[in-house]
Amino acid sequence: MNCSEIQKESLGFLMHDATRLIRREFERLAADHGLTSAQWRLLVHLLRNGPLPQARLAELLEIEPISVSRMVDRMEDAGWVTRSPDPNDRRIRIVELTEKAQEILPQARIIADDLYARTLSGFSQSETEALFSSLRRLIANLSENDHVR
Amino acid sequence: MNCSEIQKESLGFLMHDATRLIRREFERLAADHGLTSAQWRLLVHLLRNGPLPQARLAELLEIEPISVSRMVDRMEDAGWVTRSPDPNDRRIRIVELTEKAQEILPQARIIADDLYARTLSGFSQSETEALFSSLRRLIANLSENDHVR
DNA sequence: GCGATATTATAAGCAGGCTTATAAAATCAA
DNA sequence: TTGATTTTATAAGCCTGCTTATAATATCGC
Repeated sequence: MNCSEIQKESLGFLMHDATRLIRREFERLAADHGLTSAQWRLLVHLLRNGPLPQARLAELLEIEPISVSRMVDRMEDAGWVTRSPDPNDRRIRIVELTEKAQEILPQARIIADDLYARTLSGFSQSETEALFSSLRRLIANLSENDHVR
Repeated sequence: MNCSEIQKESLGFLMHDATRLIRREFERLAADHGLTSAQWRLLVHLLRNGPLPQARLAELLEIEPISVSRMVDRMEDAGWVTRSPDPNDRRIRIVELTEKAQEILPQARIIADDLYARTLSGFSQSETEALFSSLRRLIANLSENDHVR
């Protein structure tokens, strides 16, 4: 196993390439609806948790609050979400799905499921489970470091 | 297996999260050297292939030529690479590693190897091989679609 | 040779991540 | 109560990807 093989096959490169391909393909398939994959992620969290302050969205998405702020700017303009003031805390703005978003989410769900099926075509049930389990362990390993840091 | 479980565990979300954590951690560790992970990737391709036209770099990195163009702008300013004209084709600008880049690459290699070891801590040899194999198959599945498209 | 087509690099402008800094409001301690 | 600290949102500006468009140069067919 020489140096160039290590690099070609390095975990970071493989993960980067695979993730880029999945994102690209999702965005190609969902382009008609004007949804990017980051926006899809944000909408899913709102669907699952109901209306949320931006700070809570940032925690769930594990991105910085400022990134949420600007994404919500664009998504509000595009009619996916609304922002309304919290009656109890004037710092907070509650983000909520619009009707338009609620209508599109099931279609995006179908697109994503089809994409994942194609991505994992040829994988046995146990291979798929092993991959998911490995990814979860990998995430856990790196999240631990956060605490130590 | 209800809907929210599917979404929480969806392949795209897991891949996205794992890749983001790896990239973040690499950039934190390499921050002292002023290397981003995208720049590291570009340098590795130059190390392995020698001086290259930007269009060749774009193919290897699988990104658009314009993205390479602006990355090389910044990396040239930062002293990682030089651009020189091709004597046979005046459209082409050859990108080449500077001495500074050649000195830093072994250190970045060490950082990356340490990071990957931590990321895969607790994985057996066969689990690691299964993960790599799955990622390669996943990439192959999605690359096939490129051709059909 | 010359005209149509390819290739190479880049500009402009958008999306989504980041850091650092600021302002407003809430909360906690004394 | 008042002063310090924390929380929430956002501005400014950077990096890395994208699409679309342009200019310069090579190349291919006739």
